[in-house]
Amino acid sequence: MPELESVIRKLEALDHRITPSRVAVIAAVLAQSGHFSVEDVLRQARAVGRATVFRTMRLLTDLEIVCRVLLEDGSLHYRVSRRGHHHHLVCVSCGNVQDLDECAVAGLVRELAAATEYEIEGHWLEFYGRCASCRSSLALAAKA
Amino acid sequence: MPELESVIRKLEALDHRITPSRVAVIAAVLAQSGHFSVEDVLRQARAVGRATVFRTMRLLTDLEIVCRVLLEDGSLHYRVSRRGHHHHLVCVSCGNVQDLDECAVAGLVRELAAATEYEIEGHWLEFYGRCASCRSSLALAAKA
DNA sequence: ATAGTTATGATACCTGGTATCAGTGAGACG
DNA sequence: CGTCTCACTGATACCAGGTATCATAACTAT
Ligand SMILES: [Mn+2]
Ligand SMILES: [Mn+2]
Ligand SMILES: [Zn+2]
Ligand SMILES: [Zn+2]
Repeated sequence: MPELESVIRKLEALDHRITPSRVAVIAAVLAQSGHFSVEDVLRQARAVGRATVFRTMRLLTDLEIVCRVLLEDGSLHYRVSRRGHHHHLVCVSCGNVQDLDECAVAGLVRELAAATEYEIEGHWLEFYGRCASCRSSLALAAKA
Repeated sequence: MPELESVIRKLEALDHRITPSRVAVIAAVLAQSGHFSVEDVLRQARAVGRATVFRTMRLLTDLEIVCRVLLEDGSLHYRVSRRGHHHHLVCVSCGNVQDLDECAVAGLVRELAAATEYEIEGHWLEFYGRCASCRSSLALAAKA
């Protein structure tokens, strides 16, 4: 869980300017729990212009401060990233997100590259389901 | 590669009405080669209303006549489907799409379900890369 | 032919994101 | 410090892709 300070130092190191707007966006992002949309950030950093929020989110994505979470309906959310490359398991009922420890398809990528002569440079992988607690409340509701 | 006739029969069997607009959209879809956007279909079925084209695409997706192809930038394309559930390898340079024979994560889904107590009901998996021919033309360009 | 339901499409609207560009201020350097 | 410069900002307008509404049309079972 990165701190505001360390994110700022990372930006500095890469010759990005530290502006009040950027700091506000980063603070808003770090304050989120779970996954969030750009609108959520906008709401918490009202003084910052819409375009700047989007620009800053791209920056944070490029720096791997946040990771993108693709929801089942195709909408894009973000999440403060703890590790490097990884994937998600999203509860479609409560929205809870599990980070999956390792990239499950790294081996497959190698196989595919050999089999297809493609040079593979990326992939999307997200899982959707119902977490244990959502399932049990569903079961209760069915009985009632 | 389904025929117009067989798609129509499938709709009839499920009590959907056969209308000129639907037929026009289906014909336009079946005429596409490779993957295509809804706009592509709209362009080839000008007489059909925008909303109806979107509605029909959803129908065709639900019936597994077409599959959805998620591009690297997050935009959603479609493709006439040859099989049931499968995934794609997309060339980010020329747009060529390879259907992958089997679902590479089916086993993983079972493992995840056991490990996390989630009931897993879906996933997104798409690969991006450069096909052999795009790589070789890239190499030529670099030399020149 | 009629009825009853389904489908249509014009329109307005919405979400999420980008292009533009005049104005500002961060920070390097003296 | 002062000042120069360039990266950054944010208002605005715009765009893409998709949905809600609802009066009208038309498919199909009878
Ligand atoms: Mn993550
Ligand atoms: Mn496919
Ligand atoms: Zn849940
Ligand atoms: Zn290619």
